[in-house]
Amino acid sequence: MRTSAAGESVLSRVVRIFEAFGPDDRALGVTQIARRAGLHVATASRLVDELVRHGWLRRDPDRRVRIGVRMWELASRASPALSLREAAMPYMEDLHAVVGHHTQLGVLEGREVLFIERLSSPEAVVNLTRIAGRLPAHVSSSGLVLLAHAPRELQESVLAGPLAAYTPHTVTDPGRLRAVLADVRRSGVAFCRGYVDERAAGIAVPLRDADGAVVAALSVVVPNDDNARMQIPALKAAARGVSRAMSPGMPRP
Amino acid sequence: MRTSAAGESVLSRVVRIFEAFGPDDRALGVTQIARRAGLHVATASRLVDELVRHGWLRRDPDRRVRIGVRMWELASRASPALSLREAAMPYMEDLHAVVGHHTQLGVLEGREVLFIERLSSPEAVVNLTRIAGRLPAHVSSSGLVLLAHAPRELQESVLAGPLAAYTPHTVTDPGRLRAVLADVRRSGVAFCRGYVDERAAGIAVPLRDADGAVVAALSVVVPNDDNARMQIPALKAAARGVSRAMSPGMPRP
DNA sequence: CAAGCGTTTCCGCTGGGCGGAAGCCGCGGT
DNA sequence: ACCGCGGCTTCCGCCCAGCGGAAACGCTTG
Repeated sequence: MRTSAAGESVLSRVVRIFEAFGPDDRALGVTQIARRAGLHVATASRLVDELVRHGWLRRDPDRRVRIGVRMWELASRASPALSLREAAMPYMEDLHAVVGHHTQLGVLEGREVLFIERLSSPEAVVNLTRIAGRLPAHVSSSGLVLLAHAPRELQESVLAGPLAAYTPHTVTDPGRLRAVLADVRRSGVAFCRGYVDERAAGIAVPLRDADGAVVAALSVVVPNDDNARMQIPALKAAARGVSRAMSPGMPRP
Repeated sequence: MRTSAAGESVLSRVVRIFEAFGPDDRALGVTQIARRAGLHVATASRLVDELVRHGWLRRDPDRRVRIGVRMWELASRASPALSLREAAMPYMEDLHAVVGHHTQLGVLEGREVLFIERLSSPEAVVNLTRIAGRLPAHVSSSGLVLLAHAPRELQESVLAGPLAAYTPHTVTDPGRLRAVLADVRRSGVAFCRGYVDERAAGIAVPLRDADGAVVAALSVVVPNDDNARMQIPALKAAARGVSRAMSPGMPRP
């Protein structure tokens, strides 16, 4: 019996093996991987074995499988995200020191924000996001900033699609969302109280490259109280710094 | 004619495609990839195309190829390096603020140190390392710390192998290296003036998990002058903090 | 000690993938 | 404008890498 649809490339199977690892699965058994990826165990076993030989996966002493550092190493190398991170990091540190709460850097990936860096303190407010974690664009302040400056096509697609509510405060009405985006473009900042968690407020500003195009969002997550707005100037200042730092070092003219 | 050895798995070809990207190659053409990976252009074209469809590679407007964020995302997720980084980051930030120079976190990968995090200031000393960059274990302070606590087998293998000199000060004599390692174990710190670059001094201390095993090295790179030793206490203090932060949150008992 | 589960190994059949060649596009030279 | 060149993609027929059923292995549990 065929466990998976026939007529499929090896590569897609490999991709599915990696996608079997959810954000919370640090280690998986071969059978578990096979089940999630929809592969025959024998196939999974063979592929996992080869991936281990290449260092893309590694095995625990108990034979369980986890993602190997080699994979991370290759991915980190030429990733465009890295140079952005490199430029933003010093300013993020300063911002983090001043604000004292979660400070994060996100880019738009599809209709979601992908967070590529996060600085946090143990005693800071709750934060659902994590590094290499995602959040729908319309619920996070970073997402709203990125969406506000995204191609109109993508904006419409998000406005049309279902808008999940994380809390009662999440904007789920297309009309209101449209207004919010316009306001973000006008004011240059997204200020969201309790969109993703009642207790937190997210504030995000755009980061622009040399051409003025918005390439990322810089944000902080602070306690949801009336003082939250106070952080906006610091955030804007940091954003200016990052954008300036990115301008000279453009890879290609 | 066969450009590559026949009888080879698709996977190894894919791996070679990714390895075609050196640390400095942000974007490559298909032909370039094919040449470096030893593949037929047609093969490279087909595989690249499929990898792009899966988001592991992405194409510039000019059809050149770079590594996709999806790859980084998957790699970051379950990587054991991430939880280490998460625990170390707050302390690294403090250390960085106090020392004011490059602060880095490295793990042992084979006979080399792989740097998984680095904080730096633009005005700091030269630093050859980079995030996701490697350095032979015997030339960097981090490497010496990690090597000093590595399995004897690995130590002997490094001591036996060729020991490249980066500067005249790099330790390349097996006997002296053996003594250095013993000293690192005794004093709990590796102090290296001008091993990798004449102008810089590296200082590294071990990070231990709950079982007391050395899992990483925390290091700073400062100007190579007589004040360098002054940083040691701050470094040791930070290391204690990180080790403590790692102990409670052990994934599996 | 058997039953159950997870994992690896074996092997014969087959379709995914290889690579030669042709075709397409954009560039620079005459 | 024409041609040649280099990079890239597409096509297609042959063939071996890889699939998956099955069996064997090893560990835990009742």
